[in-house]
Amino acid sequence: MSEQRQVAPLPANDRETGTTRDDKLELRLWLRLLTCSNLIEGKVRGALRTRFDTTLPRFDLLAQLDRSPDGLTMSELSARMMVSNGNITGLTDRLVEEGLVKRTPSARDRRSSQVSLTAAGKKAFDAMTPEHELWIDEMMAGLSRQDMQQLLQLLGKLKQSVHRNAADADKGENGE
Amino acid sequence: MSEQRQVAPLPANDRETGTTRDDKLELRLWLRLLTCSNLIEGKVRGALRTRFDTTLPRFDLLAQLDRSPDGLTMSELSARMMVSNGNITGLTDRLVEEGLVKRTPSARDRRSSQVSLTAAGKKAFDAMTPEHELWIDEMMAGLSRQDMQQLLQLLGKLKQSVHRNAADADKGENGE
DNA sequence: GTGAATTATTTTATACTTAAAATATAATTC
DNA sequence: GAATTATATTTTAAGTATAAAATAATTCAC
Repeated sequence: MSEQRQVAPLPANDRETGTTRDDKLELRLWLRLLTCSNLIEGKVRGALRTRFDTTLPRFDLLAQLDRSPDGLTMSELSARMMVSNGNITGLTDRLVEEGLVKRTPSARDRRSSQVSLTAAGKKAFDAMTPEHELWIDEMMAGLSRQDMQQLLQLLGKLKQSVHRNAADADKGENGE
Repeated sequence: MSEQRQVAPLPANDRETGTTRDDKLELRLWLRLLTCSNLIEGKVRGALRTRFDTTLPRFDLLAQLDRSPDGLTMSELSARMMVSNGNITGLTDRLVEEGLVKRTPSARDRRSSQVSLTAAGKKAFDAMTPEHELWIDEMMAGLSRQDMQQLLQLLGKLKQSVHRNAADADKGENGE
């Protein structure tokens, strides 16, 4: 706090240095991050719909399962997708209904079950993923290899920072 | 498509250079971006609820209006918040009901109206925004000033890239 | 080993979100 | 100026999302 100016608020552009001022840098960073995220998410969502008549959350769930051939529990899915547990219930129900996913009751723990891809689910996912990758590649085509490396590194740092400096219950993670 | 290995799949870590391989760099970047976004969003959402008993979309709408003292049309709100127009209708309805926002029919165009903060809305927003800013600052405390500048710049580049290289209907933007 | 905590999941109620269709008004074209 | 086209918003139907309460099964402590 207290980046307050003493005198009159300066314009956000400093004529002396030609650089942008640091005022509320964190907030601007967060908004830009959100914009990028929304932008990409929107494109992917639209493309998934027009090309494969499916939705982003479904695709995400399939992607998680594809990475874990042995299946995942509902809680694991919830943690990795960073959504509430109740959400996973409904999402899984729909995918089971579509025949893309199956629930296998756990042998040792009668509370939980492993969720995994069916053959049809695997097939559907494999049909989508190359195009999905292409969309992402296209959207990032304006960045150099080095830009991406650097961005990846800085976002890693941000992720750590958020984890450390927001002392409350953390859900699990995504994969990145 | 066809990033398939011919032979045995290499480890993602290149022993020669000590650097991480570039394989699917775009995808990893996207996933990490999404993780950061979800992480921050989750914290803010939770904090808004516990501290002010409100939600992120409501806060966002108020924030947009706060930046535009003359008010915004539904379409402008939709573009800036990067959500569907139908979404704004419901959100605005709820905020009107809470007395934080008002609709003023446009004089020249009977289809549209200006949405703006009521006195109560302005007051409520002003009460929330300092804390909100603090949360963001805290979460980013692990980044140096320079990290943030660089991140902001790279995300700007990414934003441009997405706009250019995804030839379909674009919505408007956020502010950053 | 019984009761208290813990964990895994589902249910509930409500809010948010989208895409697409519908409505209503405005602008353009001929 | 009537017909077409475009724009601004709302409605609709379905899906996604949350937080909190409810269920059910496991584990821990005694």
